[in-house]
Amino acid sequence: MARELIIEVLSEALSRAKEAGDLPEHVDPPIELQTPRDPRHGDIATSLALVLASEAGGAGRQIGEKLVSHLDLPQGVIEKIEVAGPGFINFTFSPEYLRGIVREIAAGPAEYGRTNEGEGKTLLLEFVSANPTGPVAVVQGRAGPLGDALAKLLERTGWKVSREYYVNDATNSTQVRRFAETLEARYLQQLGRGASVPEDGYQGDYVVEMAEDLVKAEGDRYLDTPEEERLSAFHDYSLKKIVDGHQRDMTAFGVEFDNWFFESSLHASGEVEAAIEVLKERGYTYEKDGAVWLKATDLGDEQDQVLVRNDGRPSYLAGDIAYHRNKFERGFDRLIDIWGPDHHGHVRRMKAGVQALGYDPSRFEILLHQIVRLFRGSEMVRMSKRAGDIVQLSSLLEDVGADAARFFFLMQSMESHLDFDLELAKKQANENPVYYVQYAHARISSILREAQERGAAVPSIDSVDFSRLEHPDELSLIRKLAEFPDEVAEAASRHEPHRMTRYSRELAAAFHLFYTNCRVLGDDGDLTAARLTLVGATQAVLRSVLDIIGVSAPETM
RNA sequence: GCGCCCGUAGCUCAGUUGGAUAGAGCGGCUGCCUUCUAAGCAGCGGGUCGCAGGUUCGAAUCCUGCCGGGCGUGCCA
Repeated sequence: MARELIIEVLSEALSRAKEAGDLPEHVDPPIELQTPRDPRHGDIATSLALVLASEAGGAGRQIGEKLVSHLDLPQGVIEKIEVAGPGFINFTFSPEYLRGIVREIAAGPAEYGRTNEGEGKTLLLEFVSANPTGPVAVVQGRAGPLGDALAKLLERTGWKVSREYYVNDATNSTQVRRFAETLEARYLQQLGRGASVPEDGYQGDYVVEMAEDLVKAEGDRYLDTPEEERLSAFHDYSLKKIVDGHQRDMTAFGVEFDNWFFESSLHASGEVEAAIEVLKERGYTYEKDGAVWLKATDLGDEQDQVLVRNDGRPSYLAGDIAYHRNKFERGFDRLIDIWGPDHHGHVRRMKAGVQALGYDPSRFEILLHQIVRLFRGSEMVRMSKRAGDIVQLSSLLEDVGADAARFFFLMQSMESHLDFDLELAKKQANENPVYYVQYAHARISSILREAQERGAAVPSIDSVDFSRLEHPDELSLIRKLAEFPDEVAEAASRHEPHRMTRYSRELAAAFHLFYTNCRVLGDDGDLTAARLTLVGATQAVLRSVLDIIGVSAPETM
């Protein structure tokens, strides 16, 4: 790859400059490259000379000139090297090198942009994991495309990724019991019995609907069942309904999981007790007020945390610690969780828990995404399961479609609040940026269809005269294609999938410009062949990007 | 109170680990379809990068202090 080559060559030039006495021996800054935003500054630039100037003294430009005089670049990659501004060294790719990229993509469209940074190491990515006390809300749904796109990015950079959804269904947890009690109250109300939803129960209409279904399916047979038995039956009933719904929502959103992990299995297998036992043995627990506590303050948390309540039930944290112990025990090299903003306070104690278990905390990362604020026009919609005014992910998908929703969710960095205007998203569906990108793909498909009909389909690589690609808009399209591998690597290593939506728009823009100014199908057979190959390469990269984002690549629009 | 996130064009947001003249989309105005899809392209207009200091060759980016918005701070999950 060109970047690695340039870094190597610069590093050699640096050594030679030192040998020649042009630079002092002791300076050894890291060599960093950047892509200038102004095309006149070339394709790749480095501020190495500026850094050297501040470390060793002297003028940036002079040091730049000296470095360049020691540069020994192989033929064919770089057309022009220039020292500019305060001392930047700018490299401009040669057309031959750029044309080689088109050849490379055409030769292996599916492999282009794949790297092996992960070296086949295994990684468990847990995301969404909405509580089984109601449908998936929009906020929680935000993690779907984030996790899915991140998984694809990591896979393309050599990681072996498993995707997992955690279901907090522990029967002895407070929220699960509260939900069953709410359903019970709604059930009794359906059958004309006096009953009221508990103080801290779930006010949402979806529980009423669930009670209606329950009456339809089971009639009044639970009216006189003993309380505990009834609650247990209602829990089983609602859990299945709700988890089925979560699975449907994820499928509708194009997000697939390798595994749905149930917290209840940890309690049943004794793993929760076992995890607490490990913490005790390692000296990270104590008893106070009848409860067992984790010494989280020893590990960076602000306060200690309860592991076992004074009534003997393990806390949510205890279950989650057991869960993460289970993840490590399954042999994953690394763990990544994506959590919603409401779990923010849980991060420190969870990391403390993992450390207390004795695992290397650097193998465990928690990514937090921020809230989604929904608007209807200018009015903000409140979202709280308990308050009942919940905007479900499924209704958003029905409203704006999965493609638009995914693109919108991935347009912003995850740590940024996301304002989503339902009316606007629906009304302006045709102006959504997702269509801009998809339209580029549809145009490409159209060209390739037309070419086929004219008997001029994409030619075999060896017969193509790539030197015919010389138009500035052709070359800038190729430049954009050339950035793809680095974009993927950056987005993956920095866990920033939103970079891909930005790249997709830039690539689409480069293509639309090319399309406007360069006619593909014409009388000049060699030119047509070269351009068809370029169009095919663009389609391949566009498909890869859309695959990562999880947005469809339509043949027609 | 404490902790985290955010504050960049009228609106919604990018900004490549500190670089060169701060960008995109939407909205506004003006051009471009007998030729592969005009859901496109080109142009115009739009900015005290929340405020004030500091660090240095260089700050939207790093540090400190303020101001504003959001979230968290349960023996809930």
